Amino acid sequence: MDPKDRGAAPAKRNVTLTDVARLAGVSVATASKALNGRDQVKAETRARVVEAAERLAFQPNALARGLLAGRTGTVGLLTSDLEGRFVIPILMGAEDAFGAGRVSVFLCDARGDAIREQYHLQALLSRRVDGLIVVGQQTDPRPSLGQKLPVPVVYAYAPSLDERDLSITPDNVSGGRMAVEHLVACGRRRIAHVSGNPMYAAAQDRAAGVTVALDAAGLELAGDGVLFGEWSERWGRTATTMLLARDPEVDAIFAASDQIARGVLDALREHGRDVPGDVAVVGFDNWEPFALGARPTLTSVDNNLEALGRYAAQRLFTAIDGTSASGTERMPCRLLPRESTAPTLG
Amino acid sequence: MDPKDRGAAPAKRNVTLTDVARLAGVSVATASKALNGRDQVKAETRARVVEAAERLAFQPNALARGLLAGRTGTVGLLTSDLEGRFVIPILMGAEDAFGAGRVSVFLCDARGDAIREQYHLQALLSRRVDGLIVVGQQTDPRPSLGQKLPVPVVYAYAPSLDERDLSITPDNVSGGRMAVEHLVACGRRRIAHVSGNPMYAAAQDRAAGVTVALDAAGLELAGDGVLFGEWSERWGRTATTMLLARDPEVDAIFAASDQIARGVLDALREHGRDVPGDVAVVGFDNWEPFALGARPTLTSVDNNLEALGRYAAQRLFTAIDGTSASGTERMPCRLLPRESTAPTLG
DNA sequence: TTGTACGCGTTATCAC
DNA sequence: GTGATAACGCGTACAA
Repeated sequence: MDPKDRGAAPAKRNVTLTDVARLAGVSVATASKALNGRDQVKAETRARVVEAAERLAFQPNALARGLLAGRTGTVGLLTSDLEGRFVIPILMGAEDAFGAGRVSVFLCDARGDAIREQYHLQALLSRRVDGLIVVGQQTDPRPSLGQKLPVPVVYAYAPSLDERDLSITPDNVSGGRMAVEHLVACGRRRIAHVSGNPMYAAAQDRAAGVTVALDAAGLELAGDGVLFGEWSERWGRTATTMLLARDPEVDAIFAASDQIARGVLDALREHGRDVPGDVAVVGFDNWEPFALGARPTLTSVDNNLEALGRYAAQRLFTAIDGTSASGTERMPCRLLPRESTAPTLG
Repeated sequence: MDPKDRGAAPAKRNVTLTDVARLAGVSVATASKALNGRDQVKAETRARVVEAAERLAFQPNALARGLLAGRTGTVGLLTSDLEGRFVIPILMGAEDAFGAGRVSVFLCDARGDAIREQYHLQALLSRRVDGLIVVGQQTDPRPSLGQKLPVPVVYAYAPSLDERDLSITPDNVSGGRMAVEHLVACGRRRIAHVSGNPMYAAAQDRAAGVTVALDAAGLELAGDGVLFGEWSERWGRTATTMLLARDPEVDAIFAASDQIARGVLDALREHGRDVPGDVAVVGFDNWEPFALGARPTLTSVDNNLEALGRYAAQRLFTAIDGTSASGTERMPCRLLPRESTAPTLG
């Protein structure tokens, strides 16, 4: 089949600068200058060229441009986040920072497979991305892509194991601290912590923040230590039942995820405890479908992923522009108070 | 600053085919043939070239290649799906279909804004993507991008309003039908339907499927018609309370989303109804955090988004290769039975 | 079997 | 103020 005429789509040859120049009656060089705002071109000529470009719906070929400039205006987002819960806000933040349309983002999902990650990495490099953002699925440190890459890399969410890399990760310690400080400020004294799988850095970090805040308030953790388990509603229910048996006087529970918190709320209701009247509950992640659907709506710690993505993109930009950096930076979380921690009246 | 030496990253100039040719002691043309498997090259020469390429870690410049070939091996995924619940499985399916690494995907989020969509569209076209997949945030038909685009387009999830476009959308009608057929097969007779916002095509289509299945079974819808409301847990609770007042004998509820179903389960428990003993419940979407976290676990209709994405990508590929198509194709759903509809014993 | 030369579309440099 | 020309890196006719 004639390549100019494939199927129903009138896939005519893309219009080039040469076409525009011809229609405007100038050389390609002049046309280029006119369209790019160079000031060595007569106003009237520029107008003619611009009009021709519009008439032909001219779109400069970014490939040719990139080939010449050595910059493509593209960035690779390499993720292992199967659900997309983390990568999407980061993508949005990155798009914001880059300025819509100026930079385009290649999104690749390695699905937790190192081989596939390497494969995608090669593809991205051969497409000459200007930089890379690597997004992990947890906040546990991950292996570095190495120091030999021809483009700058920023690790987001999951930091790199190599301190020579630049990583941006949520500050889970301060997140845990904020949750407990909030509960203390609401007048709670017997505060328990139900967490997820203790192998996760996020679980350990949030628990560390809890300890800091309790120490500062001169309180002991209720329930005989952190209740580690798994990141599920089921565990939230089970843990709460155990907790109420061990320590019936508990008046607040900080859950290390919103899913766990939902289980906690369920179990509390089942055991006849009023929330927030008898027990206040705080979750983590601010995953809105869970937090807003809860009854009562769930106070939660938001780890500001969109801001994190925006910031990661900014850092990548400055690295692309020549100023590289390294180390792990922690982004603050933010507490969103809702009904589940309304202060006790009187 | 010297562009060859920016920051700590040893961002040496990318190695080109010329470098490889020089090291191997051949011309670029020969090197090109050797690496691309052309058969007009002596085996020994090829070996020398391949080795040189490996030594230098040569990565062919995809930009130059694309410029020459008129094909870039890139595809644009244009979405308006703020949460990423739909776009991520579609992206994964598309990556599968394309074959990891052979095609890279630009992901752009228009955030429901037509201006931003147009902006991203221009950027994608100027990057000379070979094709586009447009993913809507609902299954309601959306405006077409038009017939004048230089590349083929496939609309996924939300079909295009223009029948000249090719659209792939879940078959919500049959999904609704499957849910009710399953309930009937489980021995239920008084089946109600709690749905979301009636302005959504998904709500209307699923309800239509319900009607089909009930008619076929010779049953009437319980609860005095479909209970339309909003796509929230809250509405699931409210609607269930209303429903039990209107029709206490109801023995099954089909909820048009898993979130609604969660509200339904909550309210049923509160009113002392056992699930599935007294009432069976089916959700929609198979959103696993909700469906598997529910107590009992929730039977749900999965609209097979990953398969939809894979299929959309395949269709896009054949369109890129010249065979364009049009019309709206509906992809079947799949019912995943879980505890909430265990058949009544005896 | 290998090498030379051209073109893809654009921008920058240098004549005019 | 404008235009010819050379690059960017690669693939491919064509010539050797």
